[in-house]
Amino acid sequence: MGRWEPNARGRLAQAAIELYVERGYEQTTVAEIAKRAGLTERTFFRHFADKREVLFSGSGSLRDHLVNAVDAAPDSAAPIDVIAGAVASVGVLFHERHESARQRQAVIAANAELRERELIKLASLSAALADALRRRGVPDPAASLAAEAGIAVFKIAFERWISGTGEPDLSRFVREAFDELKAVTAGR
Amino acid sequence: MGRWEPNARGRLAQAAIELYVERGYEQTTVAEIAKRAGLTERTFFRHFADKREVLFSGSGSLRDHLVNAVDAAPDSAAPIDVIAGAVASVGVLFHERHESARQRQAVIAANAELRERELIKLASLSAALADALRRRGVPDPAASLAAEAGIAVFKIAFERWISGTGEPDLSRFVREAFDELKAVTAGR
DNA sequence: ACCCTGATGACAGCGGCTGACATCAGTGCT
DNA sequence: AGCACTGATGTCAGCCGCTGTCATCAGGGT
Repeated sequence: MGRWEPNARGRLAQAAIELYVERGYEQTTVAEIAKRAGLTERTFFRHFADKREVLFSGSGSLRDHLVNAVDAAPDSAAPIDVIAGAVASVGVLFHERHESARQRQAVIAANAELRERELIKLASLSAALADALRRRGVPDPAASLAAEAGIAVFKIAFERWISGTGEPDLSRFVREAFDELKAVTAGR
Repeated sequence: MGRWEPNARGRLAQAAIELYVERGYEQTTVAEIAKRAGLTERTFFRHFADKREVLFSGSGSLRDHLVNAVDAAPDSAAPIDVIAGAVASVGVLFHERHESARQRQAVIAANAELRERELIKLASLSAALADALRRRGVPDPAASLAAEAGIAVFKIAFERWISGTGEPDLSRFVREAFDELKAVTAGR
C-alpha cells in the first residue's frame, strides 16, 4: 500500500463540493476542505490553482468533446451547422447527471466569483470552437461569430435544462435554441 | 475649500491605471495606488469594491446607454434590429477614446482576473438588453438570444476596432459584424 | 456655541495563496 | 544490502486583498 491514502485530488474535490453545498462557497475555507479530506491547505493548492477551480476542472473534457465533434463534421457542412451539431452532441456528457449538475449550478449561481469563473470557462470553449472552425478553413469573423453564437445557445439551453424537472435531453434544448436563434437573427 | 483634496475617487482611479500600465496589474498593490493618490488603502476600498473595479466602474453608463437606445427604438422594429441599433449607437461613447480604450484593453488582456471581470460586465450588459427587450414584449428565449447575439457582435467589433490603427468608427464595425452574423446563422 | 454628517485615517485581523525547505515511502541501480 | 533519487505531502513564514471597528475632524445647519 502507498504511503498516503489514494486519490488525494478526488477526496479534496468531494470535500470541497460537500462543504460548498452545506454551508456555501464563501463560508468555506480552504483549510476546512483540506481537513475534511485529511490533507493540508498547502496540498489543496498543489492540486487546484485556486479555491474556485475545484468546480471547473472538468471543463477540459467538455472542450475536448466539442473540438472533436467539430473536427469530425463533414467538410460540406456549413459552419453554423457544424457548431450546432457539436454543441448538441455534448448532451451525452450530461446523461444521468441532471441532479449533480443542478446542485453544482446552484452553488455557482449563488456566488459572483464563481459566475466569473464560469464565464471565462465558457469563453475558452468559444475560443476553442473558433479555432477548430479556422482549422477547417472558416475565415474570421465568421468563425468567431459562429462559435460565440454556439456558446450563447448552449448557455440558454443548459439553463432551461437545469431549471426543468426530471431529465429530458439536453440536446433537444440545444436544437430548439438554435432554431430560435436562426429565427431571431433572420429578423423575425 | 474642503477639508480634503477634491475628487478622491478620480485620483485613485488615475493612480491605479497609471500603475497598472507602468508595472502591470498584479505587481501593483492597493497600498501603492492609495499612496500615489495621497490616501490610504482603506479609502481605496471605500470607493471601489475591489482592486479590479477601478477599470470597470464606467460600464454603468454603457449599460444605461444601451437600455435607453432599446427603449427608444420604434415599436415596429424586429428584436434583432433593435439590438443592432442599440449596440451600434454606443460608438459615440468611444469617440476620441481610441487610445485610452486601447491602453485599458491591453491591461485587461494581460491578466486573467481582469478578463473574468470584463466577461461578467459584458454578461450584465446582455442581461440588461434582454430585460429591455422583454419590457417591449419580446418573449424568451428570443429576448435572451438576441441580447447574447448583440453582445457577441459587440465583442468582436470592439476587438477589431481596438486592434485597428487610427480612429475609424466603432459603429461601422458593429454593423459589419451584425451583417456577418446574419450570414453565418443563415447557414452560409 | 452646538450637534451632526460624511469623508478619511488607524489598526487589527481573516483568509487566499506562495515560496522554501523538510520528510519519507517507494523505486531502481549497484 | 546499501544507496541515491523521486515525488507527494507536511510545516512554516509571509504577502496581500479585503473587512470591521472606532477615532478624527471640517463644514453646514440650528
